[in-house]
Parts: sequence; C-alpha cells; structure tokens
Amino acid sequence: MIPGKYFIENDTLWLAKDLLGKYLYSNTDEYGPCAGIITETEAYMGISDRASHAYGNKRTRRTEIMFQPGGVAYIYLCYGIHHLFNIVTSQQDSPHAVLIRAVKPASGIENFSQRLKKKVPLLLNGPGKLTKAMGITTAQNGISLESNKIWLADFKVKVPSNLIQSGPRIGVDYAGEDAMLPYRFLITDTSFLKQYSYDVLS
DNA sequence: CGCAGGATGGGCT
DNA sequence: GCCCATCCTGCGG
Repeated sequence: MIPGKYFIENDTLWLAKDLLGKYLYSNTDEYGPCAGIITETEAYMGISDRASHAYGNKRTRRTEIMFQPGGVAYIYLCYGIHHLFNIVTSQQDSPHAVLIRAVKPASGIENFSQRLKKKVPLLLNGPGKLTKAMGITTAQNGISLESNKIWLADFKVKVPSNLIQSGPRIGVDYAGEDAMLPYRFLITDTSFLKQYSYDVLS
C-alpha cells in the first residue's frame, strides 16, 4: 500500500505523472474487490488554479476535504450523475488534487462487469465510468487512502517517459488561460497497455 | 429561498 | 455532432 506521505511530500504535477502505472484498488460494496492500473490523470494545482474547485482559497463544505493533508479521497458528483474520484495531495491547507480519469482493468474483472452490467472494456476511460465500474461513490468522500475501501499499490510498472502524453485538461473551459495548461497526463500506447492482461495479480 | 451551471457519458442522428 | 439525464453546490436576493 502506498503511504499517505507519498501524496503529502511530492509535488502534485510530479504525482500526476508518477501515478501512471500505479494500481488503484477498491472494495466498497457487495460486488467485492477490484483493481486497475492508472493510465490517465489530471493535476489540480490549488488556490491559484482557476480550474480547481479550491481556486481563490475557496473553503466550502464541498471543498473542505481538499484542505486536508494528502492521501485522502475527494469524490464529488458531476452533472448530477457521475462520481469523480480525486486523490488529495500536498500538505494541510494546500488544496491540491489529482483526478483519476482512466484505468486499465487488472483484477476482479467479474466485479467490474457486474457493476457496469456489461462486458468490461479493455480500458476504463472516463472519470465517471471508472468510478461506476469500481464502486466508488461520494459515500467514500474523505476516506483515507490507507483504508481497506480504497487504496493504491506500486507494483513497479515502469512507464517509459516517452509514452506519457500530456495536454490541456478536459472540460475546464471556464478556467480562462488555465484551461490551456498541460496538466493532463495519459498513456495511449496500446502495445504498452496490452502487456497487462486481466487478473495479473490473481 | 431560487436558480444557473457543472473536472460526463451514452445513445442516436 | 447533438441531446439530455439528473442533482448538488454556490451564490445572489
């Protein structure tokens, strides 16, 4: 299990890249545990980032969790339908976060498909789709990522830096110039992703 | 209180 | 590419 201090002590942009290839686990409901390899992230850089919910040091009931020390979950409802999962990063009162936008299903494939009620795609791309498949909802907002509900692990998947694409974040047009910052990181190389077949851990 | 708008996804044209 | 589901948050009055 990746310890909380990893999320507290490292720079958020660095983390957004370093999290590619890490394993995200969840075990939150009756469908049981599952894991995916993170393949896409976005960094949200705190009070000066106009795309961030905490822009301008805005502390509200919703954003309060982002002001916690790194290593907790920030999960909120988007468009009334989709539960979006973020990892809070940086120190207390420095409200940074990394949004997880895609994972490669790795273990517990049956559990993914039962939640989706359909065949599991090779790549769970889309921040709302992956939370649905993994059983992550706002019910877990604020929980520690050292808990037995949601946690991360490092199996030393080495992502070659030339395979990491970056670009502007999705759906943040309201952020003015900050919408153009290259804070989105993803792996698109299909041959790389194919190395990791289902149930690599079982 | 009311209400506009959102870090989206799926389905259909 | 367009449409729309669906609801909480934040802000103004």
